[in-house]
Amino acid sequence: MEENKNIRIIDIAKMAGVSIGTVDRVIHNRGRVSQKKLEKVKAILEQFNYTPNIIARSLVSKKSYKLIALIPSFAENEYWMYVAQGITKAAEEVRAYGVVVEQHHFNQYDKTSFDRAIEAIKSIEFDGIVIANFFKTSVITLSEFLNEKDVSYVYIDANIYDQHPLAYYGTNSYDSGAIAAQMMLERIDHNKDILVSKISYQQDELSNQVLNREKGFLDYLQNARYSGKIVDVRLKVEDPLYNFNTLDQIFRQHPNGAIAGAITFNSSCHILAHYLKEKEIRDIYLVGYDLIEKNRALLKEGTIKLLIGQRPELQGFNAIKALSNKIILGVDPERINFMPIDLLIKENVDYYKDF
Amino acid sequence: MEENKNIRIIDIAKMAGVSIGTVDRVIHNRGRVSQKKLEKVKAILEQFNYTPNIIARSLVSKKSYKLIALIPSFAENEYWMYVAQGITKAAEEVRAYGVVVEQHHFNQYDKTSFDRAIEAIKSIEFDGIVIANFFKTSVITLSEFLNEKDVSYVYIDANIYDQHPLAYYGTNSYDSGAIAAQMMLERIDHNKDILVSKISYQQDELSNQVLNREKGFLDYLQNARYSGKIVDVRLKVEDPLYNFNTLDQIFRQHPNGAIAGAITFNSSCHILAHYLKEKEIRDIYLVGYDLIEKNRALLKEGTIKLLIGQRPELQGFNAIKALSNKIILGVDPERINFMPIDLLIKENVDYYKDF
DNA sequence: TTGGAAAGTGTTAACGTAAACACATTTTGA
DNA sequence: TCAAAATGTGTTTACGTTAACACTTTCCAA
Repeated sequence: MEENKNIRIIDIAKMAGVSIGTVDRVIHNRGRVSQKKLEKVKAILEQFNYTPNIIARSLVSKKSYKLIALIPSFAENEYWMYVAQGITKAAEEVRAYGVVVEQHHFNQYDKTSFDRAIEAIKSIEFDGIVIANFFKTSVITLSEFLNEKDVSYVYIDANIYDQHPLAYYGTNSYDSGAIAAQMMLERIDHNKDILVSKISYQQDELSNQVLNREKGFLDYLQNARYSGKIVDVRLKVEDPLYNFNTLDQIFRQHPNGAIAGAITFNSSCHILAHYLKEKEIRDIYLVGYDLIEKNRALLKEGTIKLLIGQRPELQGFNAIKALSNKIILGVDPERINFMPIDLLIKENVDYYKDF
Repeated sequence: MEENKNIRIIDIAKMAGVSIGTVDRVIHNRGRVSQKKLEKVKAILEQFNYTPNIIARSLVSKKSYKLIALIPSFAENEYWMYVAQGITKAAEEVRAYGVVVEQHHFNQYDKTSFDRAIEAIKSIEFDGIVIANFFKTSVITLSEFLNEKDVSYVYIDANIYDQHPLAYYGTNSYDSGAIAAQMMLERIDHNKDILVSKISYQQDELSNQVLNREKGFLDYLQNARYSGKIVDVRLKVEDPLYNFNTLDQIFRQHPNGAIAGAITFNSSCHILAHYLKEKEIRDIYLVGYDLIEKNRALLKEGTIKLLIGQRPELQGFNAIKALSNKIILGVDPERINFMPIDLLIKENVDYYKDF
């Protein structure tokens, strides 16, 4: 296996005593080559470890590939904006290779919206898709459809273990719940109460992500022989007044600092934080997820004590890159790619900007 | 500003009623274009927001660029190996554009070795350099030489504020020391003692990095009205026996758990950890820097309580990318790029693999 | 005023790969 | 047996940019 950086098709052709056309046919397994020449050319390709110049390849190839990113719609500075930024950044890098990325959005609180987006996608031709893994049954149906059509798909945010995406980028949700519990138990009395708040839209079902985090959290508490009470509360994205009153009622039922810790398992921790701030309740160890702007501010001023980050930009970026590397270079990515579980506190949050 | 994805030189030429040669001269400011045509072409370039196809550009350009990375030599799984991995990864990405990266190593504990490497570099032709910012005066001399020759340079690891590198990638050392202090004071009695261990080679001078971290650490303690004693100890990279005896002596002088915390300001925390482990001293909150393999193991088993990470791979990767983007695309990077100050504990360390 | 330099402009080859095309030879089947 | 189909092979064009080159026109100094 001789090392040679820049051996070209024409060099191979000369050495094999054939034309570049023949070498090209061998490289691409297009047939129409005699057994004798085929072997000769293959041997020389092997010997010189020929690798095509991808620059030249993508210049000539007028082929363009379409990738789809199926993610929730988002407002400024919401969680999925950061994922979208990573997607866009990757899209810029791969554009030169003829890869075009198209974002399709859905309402993350509404399964029918997700299903509608899927239907729309089914009628499009595309070469790969990044799926924000929200509604399990829908995602499974879509995955089977894609298997059928032999189109690569990558999950982000959450994984489904008995499916076989090209890759998964996201955290280990269960463990990140356990870490939240560990950090909390280090700071609070083990027999005081913990408020667990779930925030959703109307009576919507919760995402796998949230459910897994909660499981990790509760399991950890149990193993650590936590002896306080878990106080559950369900808040509503669209109804601040309802939230306020509900929380008021809960804190009346648990007076005098009975509640020592509080947690939400998604990025909407700021809702709970605003209540605590308004009521000037300062002695609660409040933990949330995701470094969105609203949370960042409340972390810096001290209402939120800990945020757990999951590298949304990197998830989006890597997912697109994985698909495009698969398509352009034929390179398979790692199947499971857990993102770091970043611990963000007041003091280090300023250094988490674009990651 | 009309949007048009793939406008080509020939399209511009047609619209301006000139040849592609003229458009090319305008784009590259090569002169030899009449005022009238120049304005016309510029207007159209502007209007259609022409961006060159970098694929085609780099295909035609036989030019190759050489970048140098001046970093310490390293053994398997030492800190600088991770930086080198980031450099190598970036090198692979930019190779297709004719950028070649050459690593030059020096002994990080030996200034004369650094100076020798610099002399060697001075006799080479190259287009950009990444400098591991170790010995201040030497780096300043080198920087001035590079300014003279108009060659771009990027600092990593530490910064020098009155110099003007193309960019800096690394942490804010002072703040990362303060964060270490904050985490420690949350766990230990404020009037117990803290062991501050500095580890170097023979009587060598300490790096700016270590000095700044220490300053941030001590300043934080002072502001937080910490009332214990700081116990300083200087260990030696090459002399385990010396280290063992020195520590033994210190712990004899501070018996009965007088020392509640310990910290090293570089990646050699494992030396201290091994002593504590051997002596079965378990009630010390030990903090170190950098997720190298030796530290990882000791963190997982609980001897080290906290590691502060600084994304070595990303530093190396970004530094090379910055230089190559500057050279190939003419794009200037951000000047100061602080890496996140990652908090690594037993529970989340498994998810920090390749970042 | 004139000849050579300078300025202005268009044409073309090159980068390495892909694939259409042209052509020759062999094989197949009625 | 012979035309059509299949196989084997080399040639050429295209991708978009760059830069060398060729050519024409203008300018200036002797």
